[in-house]
Amino acid sequence: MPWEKSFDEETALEKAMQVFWDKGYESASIADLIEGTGLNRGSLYNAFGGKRDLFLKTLTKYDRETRQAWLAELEALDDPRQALSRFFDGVVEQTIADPDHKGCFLVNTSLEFPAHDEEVRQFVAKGLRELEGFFRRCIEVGQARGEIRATLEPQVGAKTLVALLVGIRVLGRGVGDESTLQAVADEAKRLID
Amino acid sequence: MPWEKSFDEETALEKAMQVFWDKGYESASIADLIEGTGLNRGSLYNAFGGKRDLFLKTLTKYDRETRQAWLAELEALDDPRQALSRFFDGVVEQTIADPDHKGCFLVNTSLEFPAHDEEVRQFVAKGLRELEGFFRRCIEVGQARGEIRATLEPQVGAKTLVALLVGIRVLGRGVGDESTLQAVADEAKRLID
DNA sequence: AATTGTTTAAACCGATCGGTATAGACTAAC
DNA sequence: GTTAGTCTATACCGATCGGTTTAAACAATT
Repeated sequence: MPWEKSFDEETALEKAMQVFWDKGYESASIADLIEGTGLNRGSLYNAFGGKRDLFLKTLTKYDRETRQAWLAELEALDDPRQALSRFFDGVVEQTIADPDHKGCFLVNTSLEFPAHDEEVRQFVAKGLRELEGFFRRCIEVGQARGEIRATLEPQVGAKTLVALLVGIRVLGRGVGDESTLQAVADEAKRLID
Repeated sequence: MPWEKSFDEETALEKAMQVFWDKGYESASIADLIEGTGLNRGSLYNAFGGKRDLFLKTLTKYDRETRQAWLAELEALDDPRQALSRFFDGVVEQTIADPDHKGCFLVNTSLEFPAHDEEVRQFVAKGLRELEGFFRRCIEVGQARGEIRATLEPQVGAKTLVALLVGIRVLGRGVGDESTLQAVADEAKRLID
């Protein structure tokens, strides 16, 4: 019998994610992925299939471990105002804390894949739809408790918060300094007052 | 003496812009540009230089003819509320009217060029900075006339409006339907009330 | 030691990349 | 008609693209 795998598939996936996240799909070459993951060509193709397969795996990993995990944590607070506040402060903090200014992998992907790849588009759309749902629930619950102004239509407010998040993430990627991002985040929080 | 140029340089530039706008810089191949512009390889290189030169020319053209021209027109209204209202309604209208969902060339570029190309980054940053300046002036003048709520800090409000624009443009590119974009635009207009 | 299947490195594939060069065909001014 | 310069089409360049294959090195089981 052969030996067991000598490299950690999850670690390699994490490294590959960083490459795609930073450079995008098109600009990330196989050579970049090999260098980034540390494994060689053969192992990479054997473990993850082609470039697109690997990309989808990293995108799924990001969505699960970053977006879903975070939203679940905030939802567990059972405190809509706190949840929204921490969300936007956290986004700004993450955005400026990253020296590479990679932004949000999902948002980046939403712009890079226009209409070509329907599967990827659907995946990103689902992520943003669930984010919108999170915002809507926050608003609804907060209004029921009288903590959020009742004049805000939950659906409209949720969509606006999504747009603001996308704005922060895109501006944070290259253009836009810390004060800008924080100003937008503050205004997002003020939206519910 | 030779004859004058047989193709219209401005028209070719317009076509090339459509290609870059739709596919982005990396994904647009020389073959795409040749097909899009209608001219052949030699003429293209002779008239515009390499791929990056051509890209910068199209980006400059877009910025001048679309962003600058529109803002100047709105500024000439001398009616801040009207200007902001028309701006966001116009953005939504343009976004959904384009069957290719190309979004905004400047915004798209801001995400595709992370840190690699400093010149491009600066160009995009300048465009968004001037947009922010337009918003700020609208708010300031509107406040001086008592048409916009005085509690809104002009600088913060302007940055937020920029973020909302970016959000609309990015969401409108693939994810996000018309109702979403209009909801965000309406909320942007409500920000100044 | 023989076997088995995974590791690695590297050669290799056709295709495409951005960019250049060449060779005529063409239209103007001389 | 000669000449100058721009058009078109196409061949060509080296490099890189994503992806496959090959073969040797290797470790664990038998």
